[in-house]
Amino acid sequence: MECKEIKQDEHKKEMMAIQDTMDVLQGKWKIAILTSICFYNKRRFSDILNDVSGISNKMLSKELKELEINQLIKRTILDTHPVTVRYQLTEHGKTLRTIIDNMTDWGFHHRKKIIGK
Amino acid sequence: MECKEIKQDEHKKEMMAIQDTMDVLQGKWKIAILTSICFYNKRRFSDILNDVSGISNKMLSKELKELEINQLIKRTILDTHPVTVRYQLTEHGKTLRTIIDNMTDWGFHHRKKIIGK
DNA sequence: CAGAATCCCCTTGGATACTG
DNA sequence: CAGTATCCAAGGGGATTCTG
Repeated sequence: MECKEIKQDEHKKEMMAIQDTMDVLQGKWKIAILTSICFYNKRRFSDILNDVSGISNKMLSKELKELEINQLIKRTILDTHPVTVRYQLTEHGKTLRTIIDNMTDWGFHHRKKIIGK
Repeated sequence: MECKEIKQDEHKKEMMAIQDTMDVLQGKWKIAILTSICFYNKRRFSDILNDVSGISNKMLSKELKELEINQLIKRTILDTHPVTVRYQLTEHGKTLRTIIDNMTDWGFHHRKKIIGK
């Protein structure tokens, strides 16, 4: 019936939205990297390398590039010796904060429920 | 200073929580699959195959297994001919609803901001 | 319908070494 | 410090076919 089909269409739109989000956030490390930058506000390459346990510099470099292309983070080369680079969230990137916070909360919740016991 | 170190530790905990969440939700399709099941409440294998555009039955099968192991979804074999299988979120899986909704919203937002124009 | 099984390509991503 | 370059292995994942 008409009502059902409209519902179907709405879900399709939502499925597409999810896919759009996933396109940007995909990759083993993207969320973790964003989280690091988000929590500390400004973060340098080597800091992130430390925050995200297990990541290699090659992967970090690659993921940062993609995040920059998607306009979620901003890269600034600082005039120091040796060179340091500062990463920050863009205004658009900051809109991910809600998702990051929710995922953090859920991680705690999940650990309590499943892992921790 | 002490204050700073405490802050550092808190962030480490949060980074760990994010990693825990990502461990469970990782994979190209997991979120999309959960979204499909979540929106429709009950969903059959072939339905999900249709909802998640691009996924193959092999991948769907694999991801569903992992989601079941992580206790996010429940699998029920229905007594029909031919056999159909119903997937639903568990109570624990339903706690992901917030994240799913946020990601849906963000997808719309992102499309408006970046993709659509 | 709901998968399991095969085949096979191509990406992901780790380890290591090197550069400005 | 912030990457780049290279090598290489594991497995992610598509297409197709088969089964109960």
